[in-house]
Amino acid sequence: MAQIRLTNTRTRTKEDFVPIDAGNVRLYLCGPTVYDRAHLGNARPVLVFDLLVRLLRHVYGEDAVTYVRNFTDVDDKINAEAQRRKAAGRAGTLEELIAGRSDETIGWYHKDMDALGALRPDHEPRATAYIGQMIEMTRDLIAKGHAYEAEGHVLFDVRSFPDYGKLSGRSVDDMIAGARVEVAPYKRDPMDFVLWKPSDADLPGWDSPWGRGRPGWHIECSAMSAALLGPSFDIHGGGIDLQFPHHENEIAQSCCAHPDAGFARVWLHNEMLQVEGKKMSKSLGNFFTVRDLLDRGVPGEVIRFVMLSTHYRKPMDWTEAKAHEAEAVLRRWHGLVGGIEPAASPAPAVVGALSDDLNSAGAIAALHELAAKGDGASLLASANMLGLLLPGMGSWAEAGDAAADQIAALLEARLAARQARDFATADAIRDGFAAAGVEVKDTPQGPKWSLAAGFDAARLAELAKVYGS
RNA sequence: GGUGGGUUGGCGGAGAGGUUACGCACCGGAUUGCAAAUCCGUGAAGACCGGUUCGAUUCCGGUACCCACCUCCA
Repeated sequence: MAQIRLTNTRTRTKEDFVPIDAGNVRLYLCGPTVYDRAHLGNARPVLVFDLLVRLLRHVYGEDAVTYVRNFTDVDDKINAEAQRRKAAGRAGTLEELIAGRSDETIGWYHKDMDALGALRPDHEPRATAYIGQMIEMTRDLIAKGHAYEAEGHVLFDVRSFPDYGKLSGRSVDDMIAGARVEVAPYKRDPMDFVLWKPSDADLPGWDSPWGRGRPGWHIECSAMSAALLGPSFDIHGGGIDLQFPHHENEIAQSCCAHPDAGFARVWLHNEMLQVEGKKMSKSLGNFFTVRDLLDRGVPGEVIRFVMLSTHYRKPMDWTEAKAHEAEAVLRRWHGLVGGIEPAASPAPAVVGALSDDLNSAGAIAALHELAAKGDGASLLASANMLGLLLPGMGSWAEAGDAAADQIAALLEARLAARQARDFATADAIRDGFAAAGVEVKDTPQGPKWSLAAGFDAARLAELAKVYGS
């Protein structure tokens, strides 16, 4: 059995991964707030965890992993969108419009992540389905002296938890010194954060011991992870931007509510995504969603490949050049494994690289070596472990029947021209293929073709009209 | 200001205290009507300064630059 090693943010070291229960390895990933389409950056933690889950299933068994990823559907932006719809005359109560907006967004999210080859988690809890548990946990924290009520809010008392700040390496005093937030007057300490806050009449709310209100963001994940995975589990992940305050606050809540449990053993944080060397932001105009890319014809498999070609703990730069390179590699590999059955198990070099703190770039290098050796069966089985070259995934790399017929006719015309030593016509067809994105290789067994990056069906059809009699 | 991360060949991007990463591109050869593809092969790196060491790109310290978080953006 391969020994998995993971960099634990909590200890800041790479550690041997030892599950609490090897028969049930439990993971929690902070999921999206479902107010809009997932942008490209949202895909990174999903793909990192997808890779981790595939590796854990390989090592511990298909049924030995429980993967939870939540949907945050209590949020101001969802409310705002629902209120906008109501103002625009949409039918239904505000609650129904909010649920409708969430349902719609979750549907998009599933479609987009499916397109990237990401496995659905075993549980995808929605925050609104766990309000009771959140209220209960909040009540418990008050009873244990870690939270207090003030002006309809319930606040967590950070001074009651000596380890507060340990995950992110900050002291409470440092944070106060650097804080740029205005401090609500009812807070005992500027760093105290909300567990429960009152809701206006025109916003969704739930009855609680502290009046009608709604949960704070951080308590959602603490309550849902406890409900589905128990008070202690193996791995908790998310983007590095969540390390503080979200994960810090989760630890404070969960460890104070369950003092002996220890909460998550290993914390995994992925670095951020950039676009052409810059942070992706609406103001820079380089903001785009996963759906934007898919609609532009960038296959999900290509997006996945590009994401996995950078180690998860390094900032990753999305560039057009990388997408093109990935597409070319995947086309070649699809051609190499066509009609081949996968080997019984992935190559040790690939499993080894992944086991070493999810070294996906190293694993891809090992795939290149398998491809260079022409070992299609091992390449296929190994690529599958990375969620690449999976059945049905390569349809983007295949030509339709019409294109295939046109190419066949053109190849025949070119052969005839060459035999007649009409090299001008033969070369014109060849140049036409290149312009249309069809790659032709002349082998001793005759010409072989495949589609290259930027295949253009319209140009091919035009070419066929001219030469393909 | 505080905290964390990064800086590897033309580009992307890993590992390892001493031996080829890998991919793309480039160059040479084979092949070809000429090409492409393919095959074979060559070259090319470790921000800067110091320290430890027989030996460091790899460990330690410092400097510079870049990035992120500290503001419910993954």
